[in-house]
Amino acid sequence: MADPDSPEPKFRRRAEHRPDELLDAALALFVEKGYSHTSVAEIARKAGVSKGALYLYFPSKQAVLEGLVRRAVSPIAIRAQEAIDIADADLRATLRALLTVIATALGDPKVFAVPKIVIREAVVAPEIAEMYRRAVFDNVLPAGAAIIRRAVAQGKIRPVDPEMTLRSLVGPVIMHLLLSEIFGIEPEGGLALDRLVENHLDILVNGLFPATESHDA
Amino acid sequence: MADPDSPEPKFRRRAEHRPDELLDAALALFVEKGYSHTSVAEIARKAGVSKGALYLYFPSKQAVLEGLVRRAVSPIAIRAQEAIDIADADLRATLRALLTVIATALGDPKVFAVPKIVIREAVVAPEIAEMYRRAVFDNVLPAGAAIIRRAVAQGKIRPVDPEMTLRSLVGPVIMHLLLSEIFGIEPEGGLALDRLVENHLDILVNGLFPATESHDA
Amino acid sequence: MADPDSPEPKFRRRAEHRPDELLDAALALFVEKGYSHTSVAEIARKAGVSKGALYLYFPSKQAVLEGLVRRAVSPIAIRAQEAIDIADADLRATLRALLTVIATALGDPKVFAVPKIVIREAVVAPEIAEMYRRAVFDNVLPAGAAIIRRAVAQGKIRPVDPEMTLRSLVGPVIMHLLLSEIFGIEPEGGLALDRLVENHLDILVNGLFPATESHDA
Amino acid sequence: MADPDSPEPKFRRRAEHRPDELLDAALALFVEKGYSHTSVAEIARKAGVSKGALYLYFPSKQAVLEGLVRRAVSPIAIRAQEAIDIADADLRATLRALLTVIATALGDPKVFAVPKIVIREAVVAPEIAEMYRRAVFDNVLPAGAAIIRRAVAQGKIRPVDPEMTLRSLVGPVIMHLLLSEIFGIEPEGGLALDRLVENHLDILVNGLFPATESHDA
DNA sequence: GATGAATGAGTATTCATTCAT
DNA sequence: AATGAATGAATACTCATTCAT
Repeated sequence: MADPDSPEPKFRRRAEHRPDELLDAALALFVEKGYSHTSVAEIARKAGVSKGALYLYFPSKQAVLEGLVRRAVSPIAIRAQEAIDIADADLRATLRALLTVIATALGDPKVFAVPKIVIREAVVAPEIAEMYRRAVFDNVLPAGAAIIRRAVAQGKIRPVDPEMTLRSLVGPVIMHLLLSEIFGIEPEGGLALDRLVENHLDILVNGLFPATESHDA
Repeated sequence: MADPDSPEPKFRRRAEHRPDELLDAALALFVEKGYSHTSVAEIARKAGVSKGALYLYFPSKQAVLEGLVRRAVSPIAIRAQEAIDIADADLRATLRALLTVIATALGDPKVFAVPKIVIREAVVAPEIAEMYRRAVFDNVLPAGAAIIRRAVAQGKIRPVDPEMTLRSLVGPVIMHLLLSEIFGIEPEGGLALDRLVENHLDILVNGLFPATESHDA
Repeated sequence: MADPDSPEPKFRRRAEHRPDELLDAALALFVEKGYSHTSVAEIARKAGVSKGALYLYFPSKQAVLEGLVRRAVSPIAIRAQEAIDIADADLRATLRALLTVIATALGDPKVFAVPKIVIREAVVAPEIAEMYRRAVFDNVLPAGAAIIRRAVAQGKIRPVDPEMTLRSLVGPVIMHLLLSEIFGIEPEGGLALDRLVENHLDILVNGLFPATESHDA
Repeated sequence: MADPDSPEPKFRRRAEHRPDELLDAALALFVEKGYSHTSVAEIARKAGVSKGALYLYFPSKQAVLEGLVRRAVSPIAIRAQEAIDIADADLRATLRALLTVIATALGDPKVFAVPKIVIREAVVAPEIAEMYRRAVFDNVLPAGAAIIRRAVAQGKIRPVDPEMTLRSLVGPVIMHLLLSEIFGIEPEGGLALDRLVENHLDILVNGLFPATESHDA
C-alpha cells in the first residue's frame, strides 16, 4: 500500500481463508487445552493474525467454537444420507462396513476432537450441544433407524426396536472410544478397533449364547 | 440458644458434616454450570459457610472436585466386587439384572453427574480422569471381563473376547445415557431404559438375524 | 481434667514463660521469612500453642514484633551506660575493645536479626522504628558522643566533631555487616570482622596517608 | 485535543513512556508504604492507567520492583568506571569529591529510595538483592578497591587493606544515611552531610590522635 | 486459661472485548 | 482490512482476628 510497486503481496487473497485458518488454530488449541483454557489471543497468534482480526470474522469466542462445530458437522449429514441408499445390498457386509467406517472415522483424533469438545462444553453452552444435535444426531439417528426399520420390514433381520437397536449397534464403539480417548484405557496392544468390531459383529450375528440355547430364550 | 435474645450466633461450631455439605453444594453447582464456571464463593455461599471455611476443609477448588469424585466412586468399587460373586447363578437373569442396575443407577442424574463432570474436566485436569479411572474402571472392567471369561470357560456363553464383549454389553447403555443427558435426545415417551435393556438382551440372546441365518454366519 | 488423678501436669507453670516462647518462635520465623510473610498461626504452632493463646498474650501480630524489639533492646541501653564509665582508661585499647564488642555482637545473626527486621518494617510501621530509636539510639549515640567529647576535652584525641566521629568509628562495621548479611558480600575467607577492625583502627590511629604527609594536610 | 468536544478518549494510545510512568508511580508508593503494602491497583491508578495495562508492560508485581532496581542501577555502574579513571590526579581532592558525590547522590531520597526498598525486600526476595548486588556492588566495590590498591602501590597512601579500607571510607556515609532515612536521626540543623564528610576526611588524613602520639602507635 | 472453627476483607492475575489508528 | 494498546470485570486464595466451647 505504502509502496505500490513492492513485490510483497505474493497472494493477498489469503483473506478469504482467514476463517478456516482461525478454525484450524482454534481446533488444535481446544483439543490440547480445552475451550475455556484457550485464550482468544492464542488462537489469533497461532493463526498468524491479530486479536482484532479474529473479531472481524467471529463476533465472539463462542462463535469460533460454533463455527468449528458447524464445519465439522456438515459432511456428516451428507454421508448419512448416502449410507441409507447403499444399505440395501448385503446387510451383514454393510454392517461391518458401517461399524468400521464409524470406528475408524471417530478413531481419528482430528475427527473425534469436535464431539469431545462439544461434550465438554455442553453443560455450559447448551446451544452448542443443541446445534450439534440438530446437525448430526437429528440426521444420523433417524437415518440409521430407517435402515434398520426397512431391514426388519424386508425380513432381513429379526423384528427389533429400530431406535434401540441403533444404540446396540453403535454404543460399543462409542464406549470404546470414550474409554480410550478420555480415560486412556486401551486393551493391550493398542486401540484394537478391528478386534472390537469383529467381536461385536460376532455377537450380533450369532448371539451371545451357544447355538442350542439360542432359540428357547 | 443459651441467650435467647442473641442475634443468631456468628459461628455455628464444628459442623462435622461440613465437608459433605460443601460437596453437596459443589455437586449441584458443577452440574448446573460446570466446574470452571462455578466460583468458590458460590459453593461456600450455597453450603451456608464463608469462603474461608471451605478452605478449612479443602486445600483448593480442585480438591473439592476430587473429593466429589472420591465420594461418588467408593460405593462403585464395592458393588463391582459383589457382582462378581453372584454372577455364577443364572447368567441370563444376571445379565438383565446387571444392565438394569447399571442403567437405573446411571440414569439417576445425581449419580451420572460425577462421571459427566469428570468427562468435562478430563482434558484440563487429567489427574482427575486418572483418579476416576483407577477407582472405577480399574476395578469394574477387569471384574466384568472376569465374569465373562468364566462364563466362557464354563461353556455358558460362546467363546467371545471378554474385554470387547464387555463393551458390547455395556456400551449401548452408556451411549443411551450420553444421548439423553448431554444432547437431550430421548425416544418418544421418555428415557425408556427398560425398553433399551430388553431390546439389547434380545439381540444378545438371539442375535440380530433370523434363526435360519444365525448358524451359517 | 477428664482424669483427675493423672500424673500429667509435670510442671504447669509453663504459662509464665509463654510470652518468651512466643517471642522466640516469632524471631526465628521473622528472620527466616520476614514479618509479613510469617503468619500468626505459624508463630503459635512453632511455640506449641494455639492461635487463640497467642492473642491471650499479645493483642495483635504487630504487638509481637514490638515485644521482640523491646526484649532485644533493653540490655543494650544498660551496656551503653557501662561503656561510658570504663572509657576513661586507655582510650586506644578501649576503642579496639568497643569495636570488637559491637562487631562480634552484631555479627551474631541472633542479635543482628532484630535491627534487620526493624529496618525492614520501618517504612510500614514507623512506630517500631521510633521505638527502636528511642530505646537504642537515643541512649547509645549520646553516650558515644559524650565519650568522644570528653576525650577531646582531655586532649586525648584531636578536636573532632563528636557526633560525626561516632559515625566514622562505627559506620564501617555497620556497612560491613550490611554487605554481608543482606547482600551476601563477604571478603574471601569469611566475615573477617577482626581484619576489618584492625585495618580500621590502623587508619584511625595513623591516618590514611604516609607519615611525612600527615602533618601538612 | 484533535476533537475538542469529544469526551476524553477512552484509550490514550501508545504512551511510549508508560513503563517509566508506571515505575515512577511504583517508586513513590513503595517508598511511602513499602512493596508488599502497595497494591498493583494503586500503582496503576497513580500512573493513570488500568490494572490490565500494567500487566502489558510488566509480567508481575515483582517485575515492577525489578524494573525499578534496574533503572536505578544502570547509571551507577557507569559512574563507577568513570571514577576509576580520574582517581590518579590528586588523591586527597579525589577522596573529598568522591565522598561528596556519594553522599549527595544517596542523600537525594529519590536515589536512596531504591536501595532502601531493596534492603527491605532482600529477606523475602533474595533474587532482588542478588540483582542489586550484581549490578551495583560487583562493579563498585572492586572498582573502589582497585583505586585504593593502586594508590598504595604508588606510595600515595599507607599500606592498608584495600577491601576493608573501602568500608572505612564509605561506611560512615552509609551509616549516616541509615540513621537519617530510616530512624529519622539527624544532627541538629539538618542532614549535615558536608559536616560529616569534612570531619571524616580530617580523621582519614590526620588520624584520630594528636600528632605527637600518631607515630608510635 | 486454652482451643481452633469460622469469618471476610484484601489482592495478584487473566482475558474477552473495544476502538483509535 | 488490520492492528494491538487499553479496559475492567471476574476469581482463587490468604490470614489476622473473633468467640463459642
